[in-house]
Amino acid sequence: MRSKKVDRRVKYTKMVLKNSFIKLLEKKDISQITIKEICENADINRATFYAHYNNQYDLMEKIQNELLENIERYLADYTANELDAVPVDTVERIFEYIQENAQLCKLLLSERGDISFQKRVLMLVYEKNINELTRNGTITKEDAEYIHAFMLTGCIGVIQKWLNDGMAKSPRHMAKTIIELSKIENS
Amino acid sequence: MRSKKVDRRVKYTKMVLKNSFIKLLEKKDISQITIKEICENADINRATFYAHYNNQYDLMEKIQNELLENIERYLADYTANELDAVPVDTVERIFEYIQENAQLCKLLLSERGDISFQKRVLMLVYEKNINELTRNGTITKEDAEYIHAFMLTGCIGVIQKWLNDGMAKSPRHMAKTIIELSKIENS
DNA sequence: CTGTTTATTAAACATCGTGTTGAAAATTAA
DNA sequence: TTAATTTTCAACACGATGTTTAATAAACAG
Repeated sequence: MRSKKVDRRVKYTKMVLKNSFIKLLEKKDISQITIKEICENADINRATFYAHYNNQYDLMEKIQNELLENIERYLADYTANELDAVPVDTVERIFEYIQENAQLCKLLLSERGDISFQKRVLMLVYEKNINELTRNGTITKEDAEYIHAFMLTGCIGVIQKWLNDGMAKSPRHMAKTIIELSKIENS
Repeated sequence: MRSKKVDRRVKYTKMVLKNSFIKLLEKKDISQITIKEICENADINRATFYAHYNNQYDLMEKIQNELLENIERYLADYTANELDAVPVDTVERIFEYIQENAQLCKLLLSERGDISFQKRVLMLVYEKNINELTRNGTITKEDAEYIHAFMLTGCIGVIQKWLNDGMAKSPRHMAKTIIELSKIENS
């Protein structure tokens, strides 16, 4: 897949830069995080930062893409092993993954995070389930799109609340809740 | 309510600064809008900007608060006149207001906007209707909160889609759609 | 209309982050 | 060990920031 000839130095540089950036993101908004700051905390020369990223937002995008890829791989591993995958199980896996990477997910999915990224995460699930929605001929395509928008963003709100509440409920319980909330629309 | 002794000069300054800022917001993200830029477009001295606002984000917050106050006043005027207000009508009024202020709303409610503000807008409606949700004893308080989160953010998604689609459907139709989507949960 | 108050302006200032550069030093891979 | 690559260091010009002063302009109350 990917050429694995990555210099150890590059690996290290990217790692500490990412960690430093995330640590700063917990304290303040991305807009007021300076590149100088990121580099000082990471003990990396500023010129080296520019060798890899254009700015904070570029770094953020790379981190987001990485997370998305991980979730996709996580889901792919699962569906490959268990062939009788049920929607509830898929959603449960998503919640499990979020729970395991709570620190980063809380930042990226929080109310401060950016909405378009959050939708990308949810799309992973819905792309596989959206067809069921329009299968009933009773709903027009336009209505279906609004229902889709409603459910997608609705799920994001549920996930945010779950994260803010310290993930008290189990992934299984959350999966059932979300499935239930999304399902009823078909009636 | 408020002392109306506002100097005309201050009024003008704030107006042109706001307009300049909004015009810039249509082109780029708030994080890459400079104060110098805002002032140059508005033909206002930079020192004057600092006499009223701390930075772009402060200005943004003031604009958001103003919009929220306007919506509240808009709704208050309505419910004061017509005593037999129905939920559908209230929601319809919201959509009407958004339609009338589409330029600004599209910016503040878009995917680039910040989520917490969007929720504040929706709270205006739900605060008056949320009680009905928990009235049926069948739902636990915890579940009700998740349903609430789901519906709140779900509505935001619908509004965003509506704005992005050029507000093709009528406010009335959108109000019905949202009420329908939110209502079913009670069953 | 007039005198007083208040807001805006212009200019200057130190400060800081930015993005880039070229050569030296350090580390890696082979 | 050697050659290639990456990181570092120092320096640079540049532009935005936030603050301050005195001068100017406009609004206000009477």
